[in-house]
Amino acid sequence: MTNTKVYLEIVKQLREMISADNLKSGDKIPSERELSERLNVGRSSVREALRALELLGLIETRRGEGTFIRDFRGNQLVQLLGTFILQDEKAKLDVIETKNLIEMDILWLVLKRADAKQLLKLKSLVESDQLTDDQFFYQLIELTDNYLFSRIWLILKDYHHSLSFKKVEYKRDSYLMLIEALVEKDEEKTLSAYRQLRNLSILTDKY
Amino acid sequence: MTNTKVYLEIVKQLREMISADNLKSGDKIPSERELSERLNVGRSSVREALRALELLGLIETRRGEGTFIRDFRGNQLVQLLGTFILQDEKAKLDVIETKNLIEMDILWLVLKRADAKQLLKLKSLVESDQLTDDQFFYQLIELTDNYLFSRIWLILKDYHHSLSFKKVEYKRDSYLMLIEALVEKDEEKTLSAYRQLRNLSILTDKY
DNA sequence: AAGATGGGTGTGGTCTGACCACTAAAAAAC
DNA sequence: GTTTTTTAGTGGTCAGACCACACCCATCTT
Repeated sequence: MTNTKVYLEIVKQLREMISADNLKSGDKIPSERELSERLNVGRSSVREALRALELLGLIETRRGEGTFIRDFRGNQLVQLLGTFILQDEKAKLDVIETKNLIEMDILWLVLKRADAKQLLKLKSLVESDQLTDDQFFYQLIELTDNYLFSRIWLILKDYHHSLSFKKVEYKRDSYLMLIEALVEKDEEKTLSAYRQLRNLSILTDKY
Repeated sequence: MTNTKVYLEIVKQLREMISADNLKSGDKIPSERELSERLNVGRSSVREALRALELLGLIETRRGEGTFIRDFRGNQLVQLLGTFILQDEKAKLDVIETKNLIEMDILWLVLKRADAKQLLKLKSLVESDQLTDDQFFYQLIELTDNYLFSRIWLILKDYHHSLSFKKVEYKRDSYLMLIEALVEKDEEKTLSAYRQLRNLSILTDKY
């Protein structure tokens, strides 16, 4: 009869419930026992649905308190997919290529949007040698004001890490030049600085 | 004591098991009851882990047969995240912006890699009016030879769809011009054609 | 009155045992 | 040898039982 598994049905119900009640991040959803009663299903089935959503990073669960909608930052998801996915060499190259292009997109957005004040603040951080390469770029992404890009980049970053490449060194001068170019809103110079940072020849045929 | 939830521990164990035994798509993993015994946990906990992985699309389950590793193409994942995620208006704008930039990256890659023959084949498809906008771009992405980009774009496409925008019309002439520019490997012309296709003013300050 | 204490209650976390529905392979019947 | 029946194994689901923890509130102490 019931072709669809119960837990999937519950996931669906939850989605509808959330959208119907217009629940947002941080809001609490009914308890497992209540859901079990309301939907006429066993508590274990409810739990299967909730655990799945939890692993996806969509909800958060606190013992003794309840289950809450989460401010999803595709975290766990990445770890998981990451180790499951990158198997062949081709995939690794794709990761690098994709990450580089996305980073250039990000630079473009920053160039168009960020004001000098923000960039100079970042500059001072770089000068005090307080940032890793990842942190440097994350700072830039935040200037982008595009959450989706930030998510994508975070995923790529983790992918990249899991490749266990030679550790990215901290090229202070390159960062500073990059910032300078961004402040000047000079597209050519920005790209050039980025290429140098990433050791990309001309970034044409190589990619 | 056990700070980490059991089901997460099981997920971890499964990953190690898979990588240790070098299991691939289609391979079978131990039954729920066997896992329960081997790991000294309750079957319900095993199920919570498996259901979560199933929702992620990493495994597949067939009643009466067993549980199998899956050829994951982030499917369900997208649907889920999609409806859960895009709540505010800002997110919608991010989707559009991100999709556009990614598409430009793709065009860049195609321009660098694809040969005329492939592009002309696509051209004939366009001329016979057999493609939707999505299909057109997917064809382009395939010329990119970057699976990761294809995954990202597919997700963005689904996000974009779930925004229920005015349907993207089929602009035959724009597609043809785009292809022409790609064949000529003319970056400026390509970008220009894309802007026209997407109705982007200058694609500078607007973003 | 103000603070500290300690149950009560509700919540998630986990385990166990019991069925059911289904599949595939082994055994039995032909 | 072929067909049918049985059987063992698997996922699907439920119900009930504890446990650990968080929070609230009446109670006790000061």
